[in-house]
Amino acid sequence: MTIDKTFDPAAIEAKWYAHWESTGAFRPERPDAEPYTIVNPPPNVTGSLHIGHALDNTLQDILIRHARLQGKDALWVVGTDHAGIATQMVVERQLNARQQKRTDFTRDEFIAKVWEWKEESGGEITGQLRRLGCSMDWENERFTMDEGFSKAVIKVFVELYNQGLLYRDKRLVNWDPGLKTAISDLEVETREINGKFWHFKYPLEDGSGFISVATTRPETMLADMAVAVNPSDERYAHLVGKNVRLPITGRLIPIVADEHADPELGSGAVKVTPGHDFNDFEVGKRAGFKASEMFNMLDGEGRVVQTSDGLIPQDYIGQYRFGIEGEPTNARKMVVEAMDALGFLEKVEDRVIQTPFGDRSGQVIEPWLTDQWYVDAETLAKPAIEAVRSGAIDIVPKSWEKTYFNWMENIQPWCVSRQLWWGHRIPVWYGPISYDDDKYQANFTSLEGYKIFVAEDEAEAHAQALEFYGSSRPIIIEEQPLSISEPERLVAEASFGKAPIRLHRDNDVLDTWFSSALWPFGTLGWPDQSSELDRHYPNDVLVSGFDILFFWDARMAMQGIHFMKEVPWKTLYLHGLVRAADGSKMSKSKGNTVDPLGLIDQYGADALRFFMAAMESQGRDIKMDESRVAGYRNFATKLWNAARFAQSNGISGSHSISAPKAELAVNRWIIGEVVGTVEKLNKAFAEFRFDGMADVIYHMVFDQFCDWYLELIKPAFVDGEKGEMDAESQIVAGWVLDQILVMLHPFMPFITEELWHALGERPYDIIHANWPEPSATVDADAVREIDWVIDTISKTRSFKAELNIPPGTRLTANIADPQPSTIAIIERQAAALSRLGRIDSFAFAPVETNNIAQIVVGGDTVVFALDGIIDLDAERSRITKAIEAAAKERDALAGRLSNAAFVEKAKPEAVEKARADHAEKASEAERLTAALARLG
RNA sequence: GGGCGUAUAGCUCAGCGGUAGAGCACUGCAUUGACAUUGCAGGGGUCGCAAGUUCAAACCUUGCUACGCCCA
Repeated sequence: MTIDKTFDPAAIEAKWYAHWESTGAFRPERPDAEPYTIVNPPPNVTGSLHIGHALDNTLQDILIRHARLQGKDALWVVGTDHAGIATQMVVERQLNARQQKRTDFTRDEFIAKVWEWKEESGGEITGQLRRLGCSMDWENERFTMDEGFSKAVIKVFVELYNQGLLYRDKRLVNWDPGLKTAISDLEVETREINGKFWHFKYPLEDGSGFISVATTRPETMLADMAVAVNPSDERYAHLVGKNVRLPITGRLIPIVADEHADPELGSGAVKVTPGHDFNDFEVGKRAGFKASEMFNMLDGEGRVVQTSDGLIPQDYIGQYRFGIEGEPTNARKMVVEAMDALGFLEKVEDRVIQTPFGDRSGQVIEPWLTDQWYVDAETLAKPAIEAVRSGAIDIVPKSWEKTYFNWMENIQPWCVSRQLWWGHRIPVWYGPISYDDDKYQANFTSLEGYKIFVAEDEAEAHAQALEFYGSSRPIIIEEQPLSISEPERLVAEASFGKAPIRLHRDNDVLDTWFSSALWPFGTLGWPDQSSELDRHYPNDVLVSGFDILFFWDARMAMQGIHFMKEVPWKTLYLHGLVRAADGSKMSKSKGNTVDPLGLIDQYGADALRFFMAAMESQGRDIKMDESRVAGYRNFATKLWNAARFAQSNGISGSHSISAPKAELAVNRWIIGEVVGTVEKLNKAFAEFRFDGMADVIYHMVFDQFCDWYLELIKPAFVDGEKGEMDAESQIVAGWVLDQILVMLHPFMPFITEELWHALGERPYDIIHANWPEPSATVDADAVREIDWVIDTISKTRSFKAELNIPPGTRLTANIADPQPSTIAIIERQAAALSRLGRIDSFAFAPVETNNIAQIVVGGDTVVFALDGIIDLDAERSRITKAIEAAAKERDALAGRLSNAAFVEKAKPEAVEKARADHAEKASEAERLTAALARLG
């Protein structure tokens, strides 16, 4: 197959991807091979490929393709995440566009709509990952809500509950009034906003005066339960134990002593609202309030509701907590105005306030007192910390360990329940604490009065209930307690003569990260014991952005170790973010995102991938630099043209895996270069230095192979006729090109597969080729010979350019005192020296003229007679510069060697090298000085 | 407030004890012959600042400055 003149990435990308996928190339049967496993961070099913995915997946694909080339049973697990909030929001937005809302439907109806959306529009990103060339195991594509995975999620919930590591608790949560769900600490983003600091006077109950408090949240005074002062604060010591008559509500609240009050801040006294502030919650507990007694004054959307003491004036009820668009007034405004009118507003200051926002909704988070499910993260974190300390998990780069430890050691209980419909529904059923009490039909804001059944399915919940309640009454599991149809109830009562016991299931779903934490084993069949699970757990590497270290990586470590008794992966590789060209974070709202698919369209997937690898150095973010992507497209074109050149010179794919026998120095030299490249590449792979890998292979292809090797073996044109390439070079070049293609394949899969096949009939695709073994050796004689040739040609070109001698000018060279080895080299390399150096011949005698240009190569002075074309002044200054350069190095080395301390204390090899370098530089300077003298 | 990272050529980045490199950009030259998405040659850096350790520091230590991120 003749290689096309132009390299068109788009044409080959689609072709080879389809070929690989349809032939099952991504997961060949290799039952006896060493397994190698990576699980892909499941992208949101709503997602589309952004530049960060391109980086993350390119790195993984490089590792997987490399392992596959090494003959391993390489498995790259792929799937998508149901992404609870994100997906529910997408579908809700669609409904809104049709003037509908989620609550127009039953839960089941809505969930059916989400599934429908998922089938139709979900998973766009999986097609985009294919465009990037990712060689995932699509045949076993997973979804975090597929049947098997859901089973794993439920099992984990039940087991953690039974082990006491998961519990229901009433405490303050981060409540997102926009999404109307609890979220975890990690989903809260603290931002600084310009706010105000209101100073209020609270009258003492006994009428003896006032106590001043300052607050950034005046509206919450409707639920104040105390005023706190610091116990060491003498100004207030006499007030502790007295009561305050709270304005507006008239509630009587105590003045308490608590360390939380900062004497330096404001008046030193603070209002305490345990139901709407995390610090105040703790103060309230210390003051003796039970969580169940703490006042709640807001509903799920942030509107005022009556507190349990009924003291909030009616006109406040239903007001939003603070200003929202389109609302004429709000609780904050009303409270401030009322306090002002009462003469209790002392002053208002401007102040920068640390304010929590929901990372998805952008709403101000409200600390809200609810019952939620929590995972005892502290207990689970301990072995996960130990795993990193012991080296069972190797975090690369190591600098992230400290961040990991710091977070894990201070980890808080993880709130895992979400008030959403889309997700893994919590497998908990509630029933009456006893069958005489049916108050359980009230809302579920309290634990009291309910019996909890945690079970893997309804049947088991039923069985547990039967055991608990006995069989004297029927037990009915209801979707909603009040929705039971009358006929059913009649039937039940008719049958048993008594009212049934009603259970109903928890309405909430689990945090999406609760399920994705199980990805490394849930995707391999767990809880069933499969051979896949056996072989591929622990995974080898996890590649992720550091931004999900806590969200995902740490939780995988915790769950994996807890349930599998082994770490989920041996190495955790963390990479940075891809930033915009100016270094700012890319975001849709800023409009500075770069679409990886656009880059693929423009430069090809191979170029984008190579860019990602080349830019990925450890511990640093990547700044987008499109010119470099273009540069790597040029690199691919270069390779393409090199292959065309090879093809037109009778070079084809090699039949040999080991290096062919070679006599010619140039061939022995390039074989050595391949060996060196493989060794360097292997080292870079072992160290996860993606930039190093890219650098090594780039220079091998561009410099050694294209710029020198192909030029050196290129047949000459004689009388306008192109000569034949010698057979040995054809064979060696074919082998070298094959090694290059294989080594480059993980980085540039498409072009390498195309050229692999274009260059010959192959028994297998390159995706299944063999990674080169550095079995051949570097031939020192060949290196010396080719170095001499390259150096001579380079220096000849160089002096011509500097002396304004047209590069095409053909010259003869004289070496008056050649080393014997040089004569032999020149004999063997005459053709190359002529073609590339434009040196027609060498004479081993002094030249007759003083109009000369001279270069020093190795230990030889090569002299070119240039009567009529040389500018001697220019040559003098050129040589003078060269002398200066050589002398400078010589003198520096001499200085070092004359320092007794250096010779005595430095490593012997450093001294040895300094001596050798000094001798070389001294000789070079000497020869150049002699050359200058010859010019007269 | 605590922690982490970064500061090297105009730009984007390697190098992390033996005296500075790459890509892009720039300058000059070249070209029937794989490749203008090219080739050859070249210019360009007191490696943020200061002190210390060392025979030797861009690299190690300390401090400072600037920028970025994370946690509170």
